[in-house]
Amino acid sequence: MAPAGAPLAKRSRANTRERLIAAAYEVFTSTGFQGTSVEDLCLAAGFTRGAFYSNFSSQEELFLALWDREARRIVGGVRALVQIVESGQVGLPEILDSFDALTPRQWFQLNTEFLLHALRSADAARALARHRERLRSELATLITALLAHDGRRMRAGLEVRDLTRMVIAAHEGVQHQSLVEPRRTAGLEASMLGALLEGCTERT
Amino acid sequence: MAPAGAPLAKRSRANTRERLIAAAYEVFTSTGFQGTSVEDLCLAAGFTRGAFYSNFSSQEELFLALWDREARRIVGGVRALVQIVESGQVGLPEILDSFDALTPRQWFQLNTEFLLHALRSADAARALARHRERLRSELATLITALLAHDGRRMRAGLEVRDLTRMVIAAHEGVQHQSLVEPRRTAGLEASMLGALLEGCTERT
DNA sequence: TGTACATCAGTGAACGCGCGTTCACTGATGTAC
DNA sequence: TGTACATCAGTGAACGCGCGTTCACTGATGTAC
Repeated sequence: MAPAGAPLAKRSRANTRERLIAAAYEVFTSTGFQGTSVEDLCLAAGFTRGAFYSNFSSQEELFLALWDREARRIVGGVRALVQIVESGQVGLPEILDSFDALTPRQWFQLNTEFLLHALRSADAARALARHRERLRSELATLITALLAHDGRRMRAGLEVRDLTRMVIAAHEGVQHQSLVEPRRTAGLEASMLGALLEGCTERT
Repeated sequence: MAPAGAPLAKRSRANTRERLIAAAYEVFTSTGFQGTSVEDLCLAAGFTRGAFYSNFSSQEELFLALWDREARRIVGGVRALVQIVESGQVGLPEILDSFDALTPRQWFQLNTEFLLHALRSADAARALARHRERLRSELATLITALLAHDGRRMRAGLEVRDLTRMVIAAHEGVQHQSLVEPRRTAGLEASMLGALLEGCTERT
């Protein structure tokens, strides 16, 4: 659907692509990638199927574009958090909240669909692996900064790299749980990170 | 496909259902629930589509039957592990191996598809919630037994129930990672559980 | 054990809808003078 | 600024395939005597 209120943008391929991608975000979230038809997307975006095929060669290409846009947004967001921590202004709790805001349930849903898709598409698998590497790298920097900020260091035998993977697993594991039981996971991630910190690091 | 070698079982609905479910396990794993057609399933099972519809009312019903079978198998497996630990014979590392063997990557894949499906189907959502409750309950018993076996207790302010949720999140988070990057997650779950134990419990 | 019949499971052809994909077209936008 | 033309984006009708679903049937299995 075109943004209400805002004046209709002029015809342009960029604008059409954008509207199709925005519609896909909604539609894929509610119907799933495999469960939606090109027609569904076009209805939601306010175009005909012809317009779709003049902008994307397939639904998969659109999914990749959408996923990629969101993935970049998240990596960028984490990079911004690093700046904030390095400037020394805030600590773990605030950062955790910001990180959660960066990765809403819709993203986890999309990303999970994308993961399943990637098991069958080499292109998607490559994109996913590259994204996760970047994200891990940003998160490692963020965690290093947080440890410095809180006056902690890794216990002997453990690297920040290991803790980073644990933090990611904890985050994704909790999101997985909260998709099924949204009410009962309040605070779970925070206490889990607390336990991981306790188990992996010590006061300087 | 009918089991080679073994003599063809007599015609019976139970047998046909069984073969269709077994085929679905393979096919759903490789093509996804939404990505496979009734025809695909029937080809793999060696039946015609008519046979399918005389046994299941829809592909969704088959998926539910398949998922339910596996879910029961896993809860049963965990229950068996509790017996083993309570008999005092083995500790954490062996149990962890057995638990991993119970939940192979295919199960995680199926379960993830099922989770996405459950977001759109009340029946599936109910089944999933019930399963997770049972699993949590068995795991809590298992963890209690393991703590006793290892001479540890929960730190003040933490319950076994909390640790159980953390263990599940860790397990699912690691499986999520290992679907994308199978080679790089070796040992991650073990060290994560170690850190969680360290962070949540103490020697008696 | 053999025969005649009843029941039941699976077959495969047929139907028709939904949907992906194409393409000749229309009318909006950009450009040159 | 206005006009004439070129280009380009999106339209919507048309095509045809794949697939879900049904159902009259066949032949396998079970039962009674």
